[in-house]
Amino acid sequence: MAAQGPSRRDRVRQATLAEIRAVARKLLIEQGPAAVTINAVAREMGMSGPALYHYFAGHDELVGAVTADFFRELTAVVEAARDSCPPDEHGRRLLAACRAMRGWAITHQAEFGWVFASPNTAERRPDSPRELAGRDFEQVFLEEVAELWKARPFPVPAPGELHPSIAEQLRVYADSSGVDMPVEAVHVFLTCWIRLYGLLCMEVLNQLSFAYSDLEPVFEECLREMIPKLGLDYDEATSSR
Amino acid sequence: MAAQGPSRRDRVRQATLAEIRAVARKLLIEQGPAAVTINAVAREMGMSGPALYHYFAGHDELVGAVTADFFRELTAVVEAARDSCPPDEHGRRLLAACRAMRGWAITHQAEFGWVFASPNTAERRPDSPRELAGRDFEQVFLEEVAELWKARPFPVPAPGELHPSIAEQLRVYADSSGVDMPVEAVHVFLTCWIRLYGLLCMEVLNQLSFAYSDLEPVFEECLREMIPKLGLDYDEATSSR
DNA sequence: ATGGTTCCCTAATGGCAGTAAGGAAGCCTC
DNA sequence: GAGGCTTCCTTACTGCCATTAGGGAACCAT
Repeated sequence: MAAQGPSRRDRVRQATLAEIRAVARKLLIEQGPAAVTINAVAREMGMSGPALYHYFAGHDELVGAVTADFFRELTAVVEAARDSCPPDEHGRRLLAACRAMRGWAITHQAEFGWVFASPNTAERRPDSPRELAGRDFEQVFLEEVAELWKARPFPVPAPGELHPSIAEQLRVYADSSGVDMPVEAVHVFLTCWIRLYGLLCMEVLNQLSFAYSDLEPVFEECLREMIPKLGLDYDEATSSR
Repeated sequence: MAAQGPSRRDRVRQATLAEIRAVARKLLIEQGPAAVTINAVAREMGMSGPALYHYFAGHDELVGAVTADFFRELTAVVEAARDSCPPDEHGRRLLAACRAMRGWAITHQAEFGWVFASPNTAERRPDSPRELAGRDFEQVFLEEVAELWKARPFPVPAPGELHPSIAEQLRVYADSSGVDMPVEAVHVFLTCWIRLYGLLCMEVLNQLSFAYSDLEPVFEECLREMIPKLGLDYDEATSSR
């Protein structure tokens, strides 16, 4: 007798779900975001359009699921890069994670761009898979910095030096994300995050092509500026020791 | 006899063009980017859909024209703010321009977000009105920094210290934009630009709402970090002297 | 076997971009 | 001022889209 696993029906369903998302991604890559339609995905699979409604409540949900996939894949890539460095070398781990993020972004421009400017940029419920996966992704960096903070605290603004409004907002955020750092350290982290992620955002949305054709050295310089803010040494973190 | 101005026909046509763009903007603000369709705009004006094709070659061109309008309006607002400060106080002028940019961005979130994630983020010809207006906008900041450089050069990396690839890319850019600064100074400018504009980009695309609800103080802090890079004093530039 | 569940289909609605063809109105020249 | 050209706008149409409704077939548990 077979092990009491998921039923055959369940397995087929999961396979279909996976195929739908794979086809959606293929269409995105090959023909752009606008080509990711319920009908086109179904057609590509040899199904009728309405059949897909047994798997996704509508176009928005499909878009959200695909976006969540991208976040999960990106998270895995970044975690793998991070874990290719020893657990105590936080500088190297962070740099590896950041570079892996950009590496994925430029080798998967369609996917990364989709994350920022997906068809439904607006109405997002905070409990959607998309948002959960997005927070998980960001959490990878946050936790690595928290580890760093625990092992070797970096310089932060003195309590009270922070703008009161920022301090209050970050208190809420730190509570909700359950990270164990003072808000001042969270602020330093987010400042770095905004610069890195913002640079990628602009790169991928073609907002910098008027001046740059290759932003790799700009990104690297951004890292070089970021690393000392976390009390780390760029050369040390870059060299293989 | 009337002055030899544009013919009546021309005037009517210009008025219709203006109304189309105004209605498109109204739809964007009231119902989001997806509501800006040829048909909806025409309906709102009491016209049939196909009639709009006498004014715009297609949906993409309409989108581009509206985007160009936004850039032009933003440019005017930023220029006005800049010119409200004396011509020789470059620090105050720059700060005023930056704050005006964010002010417009948050009071016109729909429009500013549209600039980044308009329906046709992809294929953009460099001679489209959208691109021209976009470069004019960015030029406002570039030129103010160039003035500053002429009046009181700020510290820049030594020649050769810059990554060769960046130097080469910026040489091309500096030539094409006809600005009279060494590439090292252009690099400092673009570094600042990327931070400011990137922050706004992320804010407006809702990429930071997981942590922040009000980014005004974050933006202000960004300015505070930026200003010394241009050899200016934040307090001096902020105070009214 | 049977009854419910799941899956998928066709049909249909209404909206979209864009094309085609024709009518009316303005304008310009002879 | 009469024809003729241009411009503007219309309706009709194609083919796409999202989504809903309803029905048939396969599957599964009892």
